[in-house]
Amino acid sequence: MMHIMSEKGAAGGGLRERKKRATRAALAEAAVRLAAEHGAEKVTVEAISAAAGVSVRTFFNYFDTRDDAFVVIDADAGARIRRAVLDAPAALSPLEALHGAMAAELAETEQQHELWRLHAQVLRASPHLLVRSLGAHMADETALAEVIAARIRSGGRPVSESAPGSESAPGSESAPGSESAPGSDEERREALDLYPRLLAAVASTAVRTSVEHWCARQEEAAFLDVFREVFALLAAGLPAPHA
Amino acid sequence: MMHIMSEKGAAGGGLRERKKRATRAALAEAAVRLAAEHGAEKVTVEAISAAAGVSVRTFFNYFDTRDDAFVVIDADAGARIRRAVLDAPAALSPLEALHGAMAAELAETEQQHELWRLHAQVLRASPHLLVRSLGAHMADETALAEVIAARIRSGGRPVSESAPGSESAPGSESAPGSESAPGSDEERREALDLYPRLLAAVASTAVRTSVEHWCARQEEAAFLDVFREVFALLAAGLPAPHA
DNA sequence: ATGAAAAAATGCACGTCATGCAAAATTAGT
DNA sequence: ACTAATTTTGCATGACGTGCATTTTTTCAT
Repeated sequence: MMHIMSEKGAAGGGLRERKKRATRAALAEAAVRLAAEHGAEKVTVEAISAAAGVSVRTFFNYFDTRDDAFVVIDADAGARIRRAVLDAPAALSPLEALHGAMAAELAETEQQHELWRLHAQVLRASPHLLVRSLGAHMADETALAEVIAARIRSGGRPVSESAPGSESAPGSESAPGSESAPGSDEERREALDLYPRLLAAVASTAVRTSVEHWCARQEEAAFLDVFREVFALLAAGLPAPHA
Repeated sequence: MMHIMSEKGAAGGGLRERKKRATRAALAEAAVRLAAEHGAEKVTVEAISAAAGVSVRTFFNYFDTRDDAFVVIDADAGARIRRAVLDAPAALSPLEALHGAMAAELAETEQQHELWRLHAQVLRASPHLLVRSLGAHMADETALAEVIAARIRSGGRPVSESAPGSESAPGSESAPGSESAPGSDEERREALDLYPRLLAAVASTAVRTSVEHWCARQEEAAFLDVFREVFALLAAGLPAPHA
């Protein structure tokens, strides 16, 4: 049971942490594989737990809901994207920086054909799970918005940012100066609060739409090309195409 | 029980249809009111059913999931928006047409302060439901995308529209031998398929972001102004604001 | 108006999901 | 090796969600 693990992400120090990550990954992988074979709705928590070599109760110790096991495949992808946004060249606009960061992440994810493929297949088979997947992305959205806000405030200069991906102390995300910056102009402050939110949300939507479009016309075009096209449309202000 | 109903939307002819809508609305309203009072997680299906004056089994006859009762407050808002998009003046760009249609719908919704307020409060209290709400919007998204595509094809002229929500399924129009032919024609067809999808998805996102921002800085600005600002940013291509 | 057909509401049984609690097993630190 | 902290596990319990047969309500034709 759960011998070989990807050892992905930060190879944690403690043995305890490693085991926790291992069981979590084992559960998620078992869930996806079983769902790909028998259909997501026919896979019980008992089956997943058995395949991962743990008890049913332990499953619910790691996931709040049965569906979460199918959805949360890479827990710290969001952290990598945030780091990439902060490290992006100052010359890039926020939209371009986001595009680059997400494209890089998606390119990496695409390389692990096997599981990613199965995962997409499972989500496609039951739209119910696609929604939850989107919800998982939404959780990262506010954190991403704060990073975007920080980048804008700093004028694009690389932000040192204290411990970007560390989940060691959950609870208070301690974003850099989230409530200071009393703008002189009321409208500007309003915009500065609204813009990062909107940008983060739209970027998530861009990912989802690209995936959907790519799934519909599969193999007809490279995924990253679709993704690029989407960001081009966004940057152009979504102009009306001529029929 | 369930005496007075809003009689909103298409006042259906048959008595049967009316009663169905009535019980559905009664269940949704009961769910929201109870959730607003006791918290969504503490409200059982039994309580909702009792408050609406129907059996538990009937509840599941109307909603697939308990959470759906909190989320789906107006079932045919999507249909009204689609109709409005089709009826919009030809001079408007797709983005503007969507903005207008959604703004009109939201303005109407906002007038029923009471329930809308409670609904927002419930969703805010448990982000779990916010996700499902977003999912409900997603269901309408493809239908909306098809309407947008129709509007673009027709060049903006009023489309007589044969039941936008119906399943016409024009999917298999792809000509055989589409392998080669890498002309600009191909790219244009690709774009025409991608654009409506993206526009529908972004519009949904705009609604969500506006609501979130408006909830955060409540009463500080009118909701429709926030909504207008969001569409202005989108139309401008999400340019970087100057810090 | 009356009876038959169609649609909806209901009751019941059953399996799965999800949580709380306390005991057993595993790991960390000394 | 011993103790404390953390994790895993089993058991009990309540709620969710579905299938099926039955009863009630609505529609329609006569």
